[in-house]
Amino acid sequence: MKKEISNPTMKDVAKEAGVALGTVSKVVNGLPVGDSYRIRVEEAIQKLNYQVNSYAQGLRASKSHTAVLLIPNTEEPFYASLAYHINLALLKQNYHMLLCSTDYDSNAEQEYITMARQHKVDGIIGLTYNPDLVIHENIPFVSIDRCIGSHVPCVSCDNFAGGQLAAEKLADLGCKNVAFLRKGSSISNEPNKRKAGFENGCLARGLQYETKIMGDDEPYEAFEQFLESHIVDGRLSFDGIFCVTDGLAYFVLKMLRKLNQRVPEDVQVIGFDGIHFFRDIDYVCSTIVQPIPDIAKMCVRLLLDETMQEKSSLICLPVTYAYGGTTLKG
Amino acid sequence: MKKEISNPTMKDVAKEAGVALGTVSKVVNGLPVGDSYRIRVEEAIQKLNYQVNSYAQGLRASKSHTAVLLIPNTEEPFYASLAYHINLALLKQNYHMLLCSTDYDSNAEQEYITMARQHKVDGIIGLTYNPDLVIHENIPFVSIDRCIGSHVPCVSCDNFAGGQLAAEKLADLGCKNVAFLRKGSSISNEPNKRKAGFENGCLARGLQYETKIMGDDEPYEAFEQFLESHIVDGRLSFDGIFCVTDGLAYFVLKMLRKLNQRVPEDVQVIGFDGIHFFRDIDYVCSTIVQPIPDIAKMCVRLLLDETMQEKSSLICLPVTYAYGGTTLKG
DNA sequence: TTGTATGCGTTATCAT
DNA sequence: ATGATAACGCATACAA
Repeated sequence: MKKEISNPTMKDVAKEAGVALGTVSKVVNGLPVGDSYRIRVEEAIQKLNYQVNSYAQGLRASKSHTAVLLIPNTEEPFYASLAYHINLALLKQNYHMLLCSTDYDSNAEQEYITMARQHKVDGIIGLTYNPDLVIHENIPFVSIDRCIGSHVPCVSCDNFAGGQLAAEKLADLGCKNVAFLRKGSSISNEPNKRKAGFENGCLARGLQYETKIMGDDEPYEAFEQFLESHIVDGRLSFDGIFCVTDGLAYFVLKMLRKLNQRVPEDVQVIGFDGIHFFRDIDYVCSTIVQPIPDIAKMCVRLLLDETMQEKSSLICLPVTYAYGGTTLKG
Repeated sequence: MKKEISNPTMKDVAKEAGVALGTVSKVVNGLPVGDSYRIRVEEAIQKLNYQVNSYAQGLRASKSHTAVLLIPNTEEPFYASLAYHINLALLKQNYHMLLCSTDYDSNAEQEYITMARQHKVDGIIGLTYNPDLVIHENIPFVSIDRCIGSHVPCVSCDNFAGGQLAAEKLADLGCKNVAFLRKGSSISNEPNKRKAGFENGCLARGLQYETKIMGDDEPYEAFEQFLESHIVDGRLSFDGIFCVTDGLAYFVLKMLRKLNQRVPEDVQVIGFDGIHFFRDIDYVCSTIVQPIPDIAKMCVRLLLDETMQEKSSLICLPVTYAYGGTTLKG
């Protein structure tokens, strides 16, 4: 009666094959076994449709071949792409990935870390916002876009260089008076360096610039008022805008259209992230491209490769500029 | 030496609290225990920072509180949103979600099912394409957008009604001669009903229509040739286009722009899915909206609620029309 | 080389 | 109400 519902175990296989339990285990794990035995065991496995129980394996090995990904959601394109590439990189190493959408909730972030410990996962990759996040020392953690502590490696793109690059591009393309737009996250994280890099680049190239930083809770529409207030005689006083993300650039482009400003003739726009919808080869806008597949691979490597554990605590991967129709063609 | 690295176990807690193992277990699981014992155990748990080992739990209960999501990727917006909402729905039920990006690969889809069995997951939610997918009877499976067999419940939006709705909308908005565009997936799945629904709607409303179905491997650009060939004296012979997905609509809109056709004045476009980028409230285009959160919830409910197991094998959730700037305002 | 016995951490049964 | 013990399925050290 019982066996009807429960799956076959190694014991069942052993009985079926007429060998001992240990022999089956060896066959399953590819350890040397006499050929005649191996064949009988393999036949029994086929016949019973046996599958190892990874919970028993995990219990014994106290290793689960599983990692947790902490990420706000998979709806915003940058997160979605990151989740995809991390998932692939982990699967390639035969690791499974537990997805935990945190929705920017600090409590959720902390709870999922507790959950991860209970699940005895081998590591956590987290793009988190909780400023007080407690990370247990005995579970490997790789942070994305935010430095958490010296014992937690952080991976991000080179945000500062990205900001510089945006300024240089705008300068190269003839801009004289530019703006930096960003929605402010109160927490200190790596993407914040985009502003500093941009300012640095503007200064180096003698570009006039103005920055506008909105609060987290202010609506995107507030940017519209800002832009509107800089229109004199129907003409925007900026000839270039650097938006902290492609998402913001998407909004800004819509607003500029509404304000009858031509892009890129009147004003050029550069975003950040390198988003393209529907896996299109076209970008949403001209943009500073994050190397998302490389970031993903680096996170996984850092997490799983013991020898990398002691390495530098912040790894910045190079960014590139991509033309996306909202700047003049170089 | 050993205890330095391994986490504390119930035994350690019992020793620390000076009680028996079983007592600790009861406290952890909220079973009745004498108050004085409970307090001592709770203190010990705090002190040792004890966490239950879910692998041992899983081994004993042969239940993992984990489900697998099989999905092509999390980069395409529809999949991304589905993954997010399913993740939330599962987490709300205290279930964990193993994400498996299949990349449309039939072998991968099958392998992940095997993996799922080894992991003794409690169920699988799958949006799959493998026509020969073998689904083991003894693991609950819920399919999205494709009917696999009578023992596998399928959840999708009402694709046929969506097609009808698109035709009706175009008719209401004054179209006389419309087109249906789709990239053909060779497999038979629910979204294919959009075409039939659309044709049905066109016939009911006396709308002239033409359909163009590209092969899976043909490039999107082939649509451009199709459209171009229907331009006479600079004017497109269609005044309405129904695209099988918002992704296709996105491309078509770009092409129409290139062909100097004004949207929605010259030609109106309706897509399908209800995608909005960057969690924007704006849609990519006027579209038939799939109730993604409801689909997600229904999948989870079907998977976890035993009483629903025997229910109907195809559940169609209602769609709605949303204005997205590519049709005339009703 | 093959077989046996033990323990991983938890829960549930059964005496106490 | 509490405490000892067996069992879940697997891997391995050790004995044959």
